[in-house]
Amino acid sequence: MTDSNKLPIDFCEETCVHTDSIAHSMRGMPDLDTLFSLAEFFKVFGDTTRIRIICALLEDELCVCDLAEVVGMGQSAISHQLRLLRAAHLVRVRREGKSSFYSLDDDHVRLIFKQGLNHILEEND
Amino acid sequence: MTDSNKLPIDFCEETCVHTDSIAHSMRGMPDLDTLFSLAEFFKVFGDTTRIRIICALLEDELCVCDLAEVVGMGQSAISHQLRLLRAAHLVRVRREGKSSFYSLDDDHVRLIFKQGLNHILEEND
DNA sequence: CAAACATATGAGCATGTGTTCATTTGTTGA
DNA sequence: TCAACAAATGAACACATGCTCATATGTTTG
Repeated sequence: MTDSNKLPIDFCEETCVHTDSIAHSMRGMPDLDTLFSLAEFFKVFGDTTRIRIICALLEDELCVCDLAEVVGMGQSAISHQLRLLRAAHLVRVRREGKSSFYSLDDDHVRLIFKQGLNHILEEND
Repeated sequence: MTDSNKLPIDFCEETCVHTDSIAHSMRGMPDLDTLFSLAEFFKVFGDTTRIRIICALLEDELCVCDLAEVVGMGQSAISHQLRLLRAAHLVRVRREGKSSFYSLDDDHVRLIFKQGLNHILEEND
């Protein structure tokens, strides 16, 4: 059942590597930079405080101190996290007087959030 | 333009809280446990090594040492990460002789990966 | 301009996370 | 049953992350 017959004679020296499978897996794989960015992107979703901020912004914009209230955390903590969310293009700011109103940057964010939520909810069946 | 006329007289004491917005934002929000699980779920995607593993498994199953080869990392490191991926139900194992073959657990994983990838790729326009 | 308020940011610290190294567990074949 | 190989796991260490506290920036209003 093995596909060792396809391999050149002087290959497959010691380890169990399946050259074909490896080659196939690597074909069309995005470059390292892209995968790194992708991981960075998901990392932003991977924190309870940030997820709660994103969740709070699903329908409407909110100012920083409102977010602090909703999430139940200090203004500074929220502000720090908003910085990361901004850097990752997950939220945008609109300044109005003394307040900064934050909202989700695009529908991709909403989509991924809901996709993930579905996954979680289905798991507990 | 403010909606302060809607507020009860003895409210809005010192901070800038917009009671209505806060209430609206909190309505229908998933409970804390769910949001925590969601963050944990995304956290798994938020690492370059794990993303590369997921990416390598997009089309076909691979054994541990193949994955190590594709990702260019030691067997132990891969094994540790696979443990996390298993715990998060992102991959499944199939044992065959000395080897363990890993594959993505369901299409949700593929979907979220691709959704994220789209987001990244669109950003650089 | 000064006071009050909303937000942003820097430093410091405790806690998490990912890798490596060494070792163990599990499986096959002589 | 023992040697060889694949995979899993534990310990240790370096580094990243998220919070708090203090302070700075920016904006409005008296």
